[in-house]
Amino acid sequence: MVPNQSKLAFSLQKIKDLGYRLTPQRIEILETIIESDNALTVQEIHAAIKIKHPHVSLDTIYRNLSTLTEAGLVGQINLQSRESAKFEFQGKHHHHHAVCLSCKKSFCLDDCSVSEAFEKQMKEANFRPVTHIFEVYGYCSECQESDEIPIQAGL
Amino acid sequence: MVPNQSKLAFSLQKIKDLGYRLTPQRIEILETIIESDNALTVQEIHAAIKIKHPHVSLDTIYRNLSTLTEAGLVGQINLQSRESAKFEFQGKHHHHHAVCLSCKKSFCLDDCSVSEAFEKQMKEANFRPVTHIFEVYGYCSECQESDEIPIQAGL
DNA sequence: ATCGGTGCAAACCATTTGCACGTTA
DNA sequence: TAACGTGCAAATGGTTTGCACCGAT
Repeated sequence: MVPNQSKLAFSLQKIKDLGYRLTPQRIEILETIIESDNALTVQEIHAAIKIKHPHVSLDTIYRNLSTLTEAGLVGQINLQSRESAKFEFQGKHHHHHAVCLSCKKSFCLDDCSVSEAFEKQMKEANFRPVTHIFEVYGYCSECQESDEIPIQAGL
Repeated sequence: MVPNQSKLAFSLQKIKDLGYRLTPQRIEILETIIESDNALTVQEIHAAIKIKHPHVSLDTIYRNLSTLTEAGLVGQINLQSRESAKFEFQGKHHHHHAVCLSCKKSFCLDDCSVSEAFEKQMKEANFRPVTHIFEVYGYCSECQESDEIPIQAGL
């Protein structure tokens, strides 16, 4: 497991390399995401940062999240619902997530082997793939135990 | 291939069975989606219906799309971008799509075999899957020929 | 000294909602 | 005739944008 310090160092370097500037806000956002065990919503990131730096605005979070995503340092989770979209630090290891419909936590899946089955079809159709998304939605072990599984609005 | 008439009949029955009412608007929307070769945006559906029935409002499209999705008769495509989300008739055959980043058309992929690799992980983590999403983004054969491939904002 | 980044406030805009009326079952 | 569904208009709210100032390089 790569320690958080090296993740940060790597990120700062990448930001520089891409010609972006290193602002305190940007670094703070990055640190917040790296330190967090779970993926965070925009609001959660904002809240976390406001504790130390009350002046940082929500716009800045949005703008930086977008910048950091472009830079490939941050990835978005829970594409299904706009309300509970979350962001996590993007390691180099390509992977996907399982998202709990009850507690909204996300769980990393080991690898990505989804493409294999589709490679052939892509070639046949002469479709040139660039990216893909894959996410599983369901109920995590905790939520299966504790709650009755709630009725979900049309997913 | 199931003819459109039988798709419609099946759909109307299902709507009844679920206790929803059969309104002209609802039927019209359903027909529009069934007749279309491609998946349609909300706006496109609205436009198509307004030709025959100018009074049908956009709200009704939204409300019915939501109802029909709950009923499992309609599925959403292109989850990545909220602007170009599209809807198609949901056959019984579970499948996914490839979406062209240039022309925004969507192409059906044969089957869904993505889950296999993840089944084991799910069991181990005691995560109970309910649904999943999978979509490929790239460039279709036409767009590869005709255009220079445009620069895409951070996907 | 630039020009990118930030904060503030205002704009945006797709989608949702309240309400009264029309329709289905 | 009792809900449900629709149309209209207004509200909503997360996200984006314009602008002037600040600060990293």
